[in-house]
Order: sequence, then C-alpha cells, then structure tokens
Amino acid sequence: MKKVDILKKLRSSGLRPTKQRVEIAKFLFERDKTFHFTVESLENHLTKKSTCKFALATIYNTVHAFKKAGHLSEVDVRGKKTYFDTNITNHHHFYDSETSELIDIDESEVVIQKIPKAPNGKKIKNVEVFINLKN
Amino acid sequence: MKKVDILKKLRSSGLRPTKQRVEIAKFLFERDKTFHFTVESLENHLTKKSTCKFALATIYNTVHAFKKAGHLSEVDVRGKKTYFDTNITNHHHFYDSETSELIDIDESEVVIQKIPKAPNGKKIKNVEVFINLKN
DNA sequence: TTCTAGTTTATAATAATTCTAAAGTAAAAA
DNA sequence: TTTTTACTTTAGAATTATTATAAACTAGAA
Ligand SMILES: [Mn+2]
Ligand SMILES: [Mn+2]
Ligand SMILES: [Zn+2]
Ligand SMILES: [Zn+2]
Repeated sequence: MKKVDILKKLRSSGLRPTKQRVEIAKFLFERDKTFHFTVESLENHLTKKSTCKFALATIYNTVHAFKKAGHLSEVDVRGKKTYFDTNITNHHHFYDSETSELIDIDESEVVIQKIPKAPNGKKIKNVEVFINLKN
Repeated sequence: MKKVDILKKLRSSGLRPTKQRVEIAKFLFERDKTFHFTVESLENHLTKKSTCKFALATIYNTVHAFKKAGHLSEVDVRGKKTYFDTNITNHHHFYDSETSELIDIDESEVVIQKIPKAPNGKKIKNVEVFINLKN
C-alpha cells in the first residue's frame, strides 16, 4: 500500500485527509498483515511514534469513521475495552483471556457441519466461532 | 427447586444466606428454564417485585459471587453492559444485535467438522459459536 | 484569497462498574 | 442466651471507557 491508497481510502469514505487521519490510516492500513487493537493501544502508538498531537476524541472519531466506512470491524471480547480489527472479512478468532490476545482464523479453517435454523422470522447474518485458549 | 436448594447452593458457595442473596438466588435459580440478564434488568425486577431493598453494589457483589462459585456464566456481546447467563453448561447463542436478544443453542445442535489446532504451547479451552441474526 | 463545511481539541458529561468505610447481621464462641 | 467475630449491605465516591460539546482550526470549494 502507498500513501495514494490511503488518501483514496479516506476520500472514498467521505473523510478529508487531515494530518491525524492520514497518520492513523497509515498505521492501521500500510502493512501486510491485519491486526487487532484498542483505542488505548492505538493512542499509545500514536503519541510515541508521531510528531503531531491527537486528542483522544479524534482517535475515537476516526476509528468510528473507518468502521462506518467499512475499513474496520469490531470484535466482541469479554472486558470493558472495545477491540477493533483491520481484518474486515468474515473470520473467526482464537482468544486467550489471560493475555487478552486475539488471533485470526481464516473462514476456510473452520467447517461447520450442523447448525440450527434461525428462530421465528429471523435470518442468519453470519456465524462467528470463538476458540478460547488456555495454557 | 425448593428453598432448601437455594440455601444449600449459597452455603456450598461459602455465602451466608442473607435476605438479599436468597431473594436474588430465588429469582435466578427457582425456575425451569435458564435465562440471560444484566445487572440492570435484575435490579429492575428486584426493586419491582421484592419487599426488601437492594443497593446496586449488593447486586453486583452477589452476581459476581455466584459467578465465582460457578452458578452463573458471562456472555460476551457487543455493547457496554455485561450479560450473565444462568445456563452454565457449554452452549452456543443466537444473537440479535438489534434487540440485544440472546437465545441459547444446545451444544448438541452445532457440529463442527474442522477446526484449526491451537497455536504454540496453548490448548483449546472451549469453542463458542455465535450466530448473529437479522430480520 | 475568501468562505464554508468539516475537523480537531480540551474539557465536561455519561454510563457501567468498582471501591470505600461505616453501619448492620449471621453464625460461632462463650 | 449473650457476646463476639467475621462477613455483608449500603450510600456514596471513585474509576474507566466512551461520547458529547462548543470553540478554535483547516481543507478544499468558490
Ligand atoms: Mn462504538
Ligand atoms: Mn465482572
Ligand atoms: Zn480478527
Ligand atoms: Zn446462554
């Protein structure tokens, strides 16, 4: 990925490429592998590795804007903090509750043979598998 | 279930059967089907249907004590509130994010054919399946 | 360059949960 | 039965993650 893609990604999401958004987008999307993060971990990185300042509200705003634009997804894990995911494909997770570590599992690595049908007038949106780990 | 069981359940968990704990335990466990609740929904019920008073901290304390004793489990769902479950068996869930409704799926209703092996020195504790619903 | 809508920022507000320490109570000890 | 003890409840304060506010700032259109 190049800076041009970042700008395109922002523009196509209706987001002006401000200094802060470009910095955040570069950190989140200019890499080979997807990853999981919290607003706190993102802030830690930004304040350490970036010259410009980031109000916490800006980080929240930007992350939510990316999520709304479909560039980020959210993962439900126990605990107070919200986890975001730069992997926006349908996939599953290993979860180590002791370290709060999330590891992606590609959709193809899980095969489900039998599943109940959705209740009443409802439909299945997607199926998520969490594999909880211990040591 | 009778009141005796409630008292036994409390005692065996190292919990003195106080007025508050007995009331909460009766509401949670004296029924045929398991269910899901939040501290808020539990408080609403208690203040409506019980004569004695419940400090919010007592409800939190009691619910956590029951969880620690293994009488309750916790379910991870998106959102700020913690959901508890009187079903303490391994099982799966339908989840309707629009209504925040959780519906149990018995373990036998889901059959998984293929699953990746746990990373490095870790072991699989359990596998949870979430089926997200839409209308 | 000027204008405007969108953006960042510091700070306040909110919401769920946990902490505190004083007052109350179940059950053991006397 | 009374006393004693440790456990419990309670109101309110504190904490934590997140969202709201409204003033100052800025990208991009005009
Ligand atoms: Mn959110
Ligand atoms: Mn908890
Ligand atoms: Zn992921
Ligand atoms: Zn359940």
